[in-house]
Amino acid sequence: MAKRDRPARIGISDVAAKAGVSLATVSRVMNGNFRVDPDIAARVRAAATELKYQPNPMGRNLARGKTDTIGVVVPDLGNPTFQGVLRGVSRAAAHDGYRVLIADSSEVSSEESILAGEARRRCDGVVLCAPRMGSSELEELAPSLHPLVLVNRTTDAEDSPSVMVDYGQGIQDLATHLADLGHVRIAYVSGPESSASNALRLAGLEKFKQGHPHVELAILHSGSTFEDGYESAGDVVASGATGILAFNDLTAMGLLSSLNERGIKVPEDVSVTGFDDIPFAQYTTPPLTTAAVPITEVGEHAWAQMRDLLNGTSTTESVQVFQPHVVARGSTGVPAKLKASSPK
Amino acid sequence: MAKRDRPARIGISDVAAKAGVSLATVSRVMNGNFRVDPDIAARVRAAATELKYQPNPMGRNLARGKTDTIGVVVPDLGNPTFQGVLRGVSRAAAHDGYRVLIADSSEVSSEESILAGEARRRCDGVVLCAPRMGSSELEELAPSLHPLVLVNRTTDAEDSPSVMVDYGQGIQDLATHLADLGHVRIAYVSGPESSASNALRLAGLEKFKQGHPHVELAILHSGSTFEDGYESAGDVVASGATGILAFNDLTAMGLLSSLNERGIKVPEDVSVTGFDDIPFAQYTTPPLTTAAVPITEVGEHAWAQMRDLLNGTSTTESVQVFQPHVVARGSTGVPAKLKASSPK
DNA sequence: GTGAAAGCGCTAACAT
DNA sequence: ATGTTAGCGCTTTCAC
Repeated sequence: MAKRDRPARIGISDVAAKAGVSLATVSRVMNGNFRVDPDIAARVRAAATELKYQPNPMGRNLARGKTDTIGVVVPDLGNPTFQGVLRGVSRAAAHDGYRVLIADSSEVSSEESILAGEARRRCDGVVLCAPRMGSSELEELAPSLHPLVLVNRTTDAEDSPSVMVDYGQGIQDLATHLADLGHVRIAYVSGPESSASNALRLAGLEKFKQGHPHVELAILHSGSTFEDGYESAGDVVASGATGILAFNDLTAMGLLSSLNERGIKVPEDVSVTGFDDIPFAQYTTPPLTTAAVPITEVGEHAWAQMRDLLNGTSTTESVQVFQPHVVARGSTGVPAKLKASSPK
Repeated sequence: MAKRDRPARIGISDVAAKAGVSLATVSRVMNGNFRVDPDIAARVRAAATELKYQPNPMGRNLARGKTDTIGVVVPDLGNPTFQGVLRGVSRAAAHDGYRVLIADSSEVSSEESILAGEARRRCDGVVLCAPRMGSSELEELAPSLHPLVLVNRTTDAEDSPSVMVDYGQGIQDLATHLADLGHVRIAYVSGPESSASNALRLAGLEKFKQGHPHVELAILHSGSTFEDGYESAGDVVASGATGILAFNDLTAMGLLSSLNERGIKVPEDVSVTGFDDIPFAQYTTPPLTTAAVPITEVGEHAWAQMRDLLNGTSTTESVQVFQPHVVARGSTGVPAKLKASSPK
């Protein structure tokens, strides 16, 4: 017999006994489901209150086959972007009575699949942020994760909805902003090669080039962190570009910092743009021109998609796209030579 | 009969059948617990692999009375401080095979107790960040949350360990930094009145006053956000102080922003300090002098405390204190009048 | 070392 | 409308 000695919390049967009803009735009352005689319901509730009864979620989960919890897997809890989606998902889910389990892969992408699978088993579904995962790996993983909502990437496998940010359009808008200012030598300091959103930006820039044949566009290689941006300064200077499109705000800030140390003035000597509009982008020196991404909304919509999946309420659109919008601040301006020749 | 029609995942009994052993044996093998005949163990593992068996945590949780999950309740997932502790807890806990469930009270402190209780029922313990909760409410709540680890506050109730940051010492160090620079009129732009860490700072400043009788110290009232800092600028200017101690980096940044708009130079006209050394403090204009708090470590240690509680491994110290250290950057300097009279 | 079986605390089908 | 009871999937005693 498996009579373990546990702290003996008070359970549904205690309430049933105290109220003089069956377990089922207590369960019904607690779940507010079926019509229970008001008098009995009151008696049950009184007993529950008196005993300070708190339903045990574990029993409930097992019996119902669900946990009212969803997992959110992110590659880095220190990254403002993922913090934003986590926050959005968490709040929106809480509003519907769901909780969020976090799984931070700490940038160790080899663990990502395992982590996601683990999260899925403990939860009713998972919201996956895995910008670097190979698409074949994702495609293979996706079915086992269903219900699955993807953030900033898509997959052919299964019916896994996505919430996307149109990085391609955003970078085009930023490049256009620079071109409109008069920059003819532009450099894109690209993010991680394996990043899905980097590929989107690259594709966007390809389109930009077609619309602006007179602009010389160089592609430099870097990463996604502040440090990566800082270290890219050498290449940036060497490129001779006057307009720099950084991968994101973090790298833009790193670049700004290094440029400043080198005595290169922004935006007098070079203009710099970021991407994301993280909370601190407006406090850099100079304030960063960037493409604002409504990242919390992205998280909220990821939850909305998940909820529809959970409810079987299929959405019309299975991939939602958010448009970033350019926020022009102090880090971009008319290139020096132009300013001299065209004193406005 | 309760034969629900669920997706029929493959369970332990399938493995048992395939391997030709009992459920108990499979369980033992899966948990690597008892000595099982190596041959049998291998057979079981083979069967499990072949069937792609994944133990169902719900059943496991119910049977073991634990979830291998801890809850982290924070008042605001958008605040860098709480993001830091969440990150620390999450990584450290993951290292020990635990997951974290987040509960964001969205600054609605009336919900905090309920949220914490809910989290506790779903998890094996909770790490509570509730800087504004009244101490009597906390004391009342604490026992029901055990095992409980508190961040940045203590309670008399029960054996609930705490991980603290010595805000009192930190603010004293900052004030001393200002005094050493020559500031004799200092103002503290205080945080929320109900904030525990604000009280700590206030107490620290009291000590500072005793050691620096010649310094005039004004206390202004504000809050904890960027906006609060921004709006405090009027009071700050009116105070006539040359050295300003902001509640934290966020309010300092807000203040810096407003001061800049008013044409007041930092640090030439007034010096400003923050608190926390959030990731972006070094990128403000000018870079912010602040007291660096190892916030991720705080989270890591909160987990360590929790683990000890869970294991029954009592720690020697039940309240750990982290010391902030002053990081002098560009936002503080010698006050103007002094500079004029003592051209160094 | 292995198996049989009794729960863990709850929900839901079925019967009344 | 309420009670009875069979599980949900797993762990763990207890007996072999």
